[in-house]
Amino acid sequence: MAGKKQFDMDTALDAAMIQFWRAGYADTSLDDLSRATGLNRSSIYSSLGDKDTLFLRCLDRYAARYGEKYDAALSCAASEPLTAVRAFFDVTLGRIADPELPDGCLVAQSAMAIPVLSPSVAAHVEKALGFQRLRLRAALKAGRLTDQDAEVFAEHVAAVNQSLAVMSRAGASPAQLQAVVGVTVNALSQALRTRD
Amino acid sequence: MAGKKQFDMDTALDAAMIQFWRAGYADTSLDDLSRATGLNRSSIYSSLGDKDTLFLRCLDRYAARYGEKYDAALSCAASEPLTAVRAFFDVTLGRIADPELPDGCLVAQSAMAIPVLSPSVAAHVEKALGFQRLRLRAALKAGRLTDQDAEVFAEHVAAVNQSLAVMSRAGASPAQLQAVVGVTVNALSQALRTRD
DNA sequence: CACATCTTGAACTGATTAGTTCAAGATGGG
DNA sequence: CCCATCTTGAACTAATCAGTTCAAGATGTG
Repeated sequence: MAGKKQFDMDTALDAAMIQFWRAGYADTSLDDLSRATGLNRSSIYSSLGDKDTLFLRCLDRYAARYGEKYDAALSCAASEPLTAVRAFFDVTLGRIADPELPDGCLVAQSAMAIPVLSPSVAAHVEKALGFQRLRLRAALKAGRLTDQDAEVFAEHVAAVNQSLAVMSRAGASPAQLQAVVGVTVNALSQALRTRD
Repeated sequence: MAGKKQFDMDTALDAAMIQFWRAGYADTSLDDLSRATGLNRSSIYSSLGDKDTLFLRCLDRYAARYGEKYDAALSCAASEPLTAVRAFFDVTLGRIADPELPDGCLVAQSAMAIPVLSPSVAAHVEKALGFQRLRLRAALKAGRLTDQDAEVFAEHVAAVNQSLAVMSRAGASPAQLQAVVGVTVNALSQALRTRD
């Protein structure tokens, strides 16, 4: 079996991403990646690069895929900021509820490992987190919040979103996660009401 | 140098705990532990047990030490629930601000790694998280919150507390962490006000 | 002083790690 | 039909991993 391509790059990258997502960088060996993708060690090396390079590609893939969804969720923020934030959390809650996908969040998990990651990977992770904050800040500013409230809530919502990753890894139920989110949504609702 | 004890067990356990805390279970080798504690490989093995056993001891040590502080912070919850929760968060924020200690939280970090931890360690981590929830629930119920509100806020506060661990690992500033906590404290304040 | 006790450093085992190389084979294009 | 292209499996290197063993040395006790 050779001549041309043979394997689907997107499928292979998805499999690698999910492996890193489930087990983390440190607990993923090249053998694990080989098993997950169905690709030979040498195929991974020649087609996807070494472990560090592949991890960066998976991180970018993850950030792009869910970044789009987060953006779409927040798109109605100018007219309906509360609905937008609810939709934002629903992206995460839906992902956690999907039995095909690991619990947690690849970015949050990588953030926890920053002290032991290579500088280039660590920088990528921090950039992804910064982008998430930026996304939220812009959406909330477009809503009816003051600039200061928008910044504070952007930090808070981003943090609570990451807390869902931790909780879900420890086996929290959908109801528990909903309780966590509910307080934040109510607080935002309150902040919006006092502005009227 | 022999005959009797030679090294201080508490100092050694603290050093091991901090090593696990900083680098995580997977990224901590016995050599790392040997370097951190100043103890020989064989001394670690004979005095502190194997890697799994030692990690469990460090986890318990961590849970006991900060569990006490969280309890003390929440002790005034019956009369001053808002002050209690503020003090609760201050335990975490103070720990993060301490330059002698790693960022993050050993429990939160271990929770993220649950899928790749041994069952006994994973059970320990989940027990620690459950205990934290229980602590908060009891404190808030003793305060002026309804049972339902107490449970919802207990979940939320526990989650936000863990989000501080993630954020601090990614280099969040004290001001950013304060913003995250502020929204939660305000929400609690609001819930208490509507009860009056 | 002498003996029992404990620590220590070093070495070793067997497994696993990431990374790399290469000959053999399968395939498609010309 | 044949050759260039690509994949594949296997093997190899050098490093690291956890775990274990043990002789040598230092110490406190009797």
